[in-house]
Amino acid sequence: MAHRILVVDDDHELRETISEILVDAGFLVANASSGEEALNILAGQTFDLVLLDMIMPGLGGQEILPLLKRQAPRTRIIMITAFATVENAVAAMRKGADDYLTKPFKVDELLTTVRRSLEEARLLDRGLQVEKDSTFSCLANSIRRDILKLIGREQRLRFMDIARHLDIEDHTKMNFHLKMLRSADLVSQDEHKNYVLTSQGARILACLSQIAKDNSPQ
Amino acid sequence: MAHRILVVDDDHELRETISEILVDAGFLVANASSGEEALNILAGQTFDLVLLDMIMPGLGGQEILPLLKRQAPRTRIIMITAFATVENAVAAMRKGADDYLTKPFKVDELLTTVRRSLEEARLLDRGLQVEKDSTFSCLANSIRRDILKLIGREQRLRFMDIARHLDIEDHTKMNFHLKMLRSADLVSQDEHKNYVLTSQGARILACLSQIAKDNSPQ
DNA sequence: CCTGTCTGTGAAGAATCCTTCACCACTTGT
DNA sequence: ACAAGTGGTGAAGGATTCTTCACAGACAGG
Repeated sequence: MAHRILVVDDDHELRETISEILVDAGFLVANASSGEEALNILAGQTFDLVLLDMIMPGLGGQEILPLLKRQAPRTRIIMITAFATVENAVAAMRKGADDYLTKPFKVDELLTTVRRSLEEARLLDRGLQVEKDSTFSCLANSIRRDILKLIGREQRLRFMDIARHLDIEDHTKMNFHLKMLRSADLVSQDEHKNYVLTSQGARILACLSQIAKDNSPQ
Repeated sequence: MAHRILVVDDDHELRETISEILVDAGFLVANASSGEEALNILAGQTFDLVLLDMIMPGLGGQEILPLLKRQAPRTRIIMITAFATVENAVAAMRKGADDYLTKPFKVDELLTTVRRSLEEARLLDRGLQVEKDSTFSCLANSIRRDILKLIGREQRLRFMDIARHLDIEDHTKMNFHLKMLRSADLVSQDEHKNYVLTSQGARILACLSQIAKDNSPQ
């Protein structure tokens, strides 16, 4: 699915140039000629990335940036500045921009900056997802669900007690599953090495029993 | 974990003999000398299997059986009858016994019957679990979660529309995941081959978004 | 001190799960 | 009729996950 990009610039000609380059590169592009218009458009739909001119009549990039970040925190923002100065760059980044371009820029420069920024976003998203993935893949295994239920019932249990309760002879197998549960932050160990549920683990367990309950009347 | 077995017989000597055999075979054994005592014990703890003499003074096996089945439906019950008659066997099975032994029996006979019955219970339990396992292993994969969420949002979708929405080029890959979702009974197809959520799928989706919500504020 | 139990690690292989490819029948539009 | 798109199967290989085995430090009890 093509990425959606919003170009915000009061300079009509530059805006059109940028749009054309991006459209040719296969992106879905929308234009805004002022900060106010940009905010309106962003209220109605989401974009993956916004190219934002720092200096515009009315609301400039500097002013919109924090508003924009609050409204759509996951949208990437690339500032466009007239001059490459350290102050400009620092100011932009500090306000929440993810990258910046200095005018004038070449076609390649624009595209690589945009693509790199989108790629970073993707990696970041995936990073956030890792947590959820590990949660669900933990639940995929019935041994781990049993461990979770057991700890939920008994509150706190030693390693070998879990093994005995669940009739698991090979303790390294247990260890494997416990490690997964720990890394998914569903269980943890207290100061005496007892295994206990984390708050996340308790929530999941509630959810789990809810699903099981729904299921049982066939 | 060793299986727990309750031996119910008014004949003291036979009871002790059976107990000894079972204990030696590694089971955890408890004794009851009457039907009433058996019911008392069963009220306090659960057993994997009950060996029940058909004919006893007071409450006999015939009378206890239905009570016992209601109180602990997952406990296996083996009736002990004095004579091997078709009537005895049929009567016992019809009332809910899982197997039966005829007096007198050899050590091996007792043990194989007990072990076979426990094994059957295990398989039966696993059969019940299959449903839940497929549900959770479906959720383990992020593509399938995405499909579920997408269908939840759009209500009904054609095969290729799902592929396009999720930017999946290889439709056979999609098919693989859809097949898993179907076999877990989380999605199904309506008369026009649109994919829709099943009621189970809708429940799971609600659960899923609940977990995601809990997760997001880190 | 020695022995046994507890709680681990790391590596190798088995079992599952996922992706990809080649192919096919069916519908739809032209 | 024929091309393009849809929805599907089966088999092969790659990637992950799970189990098992060999080993080892810590610690408690005799």
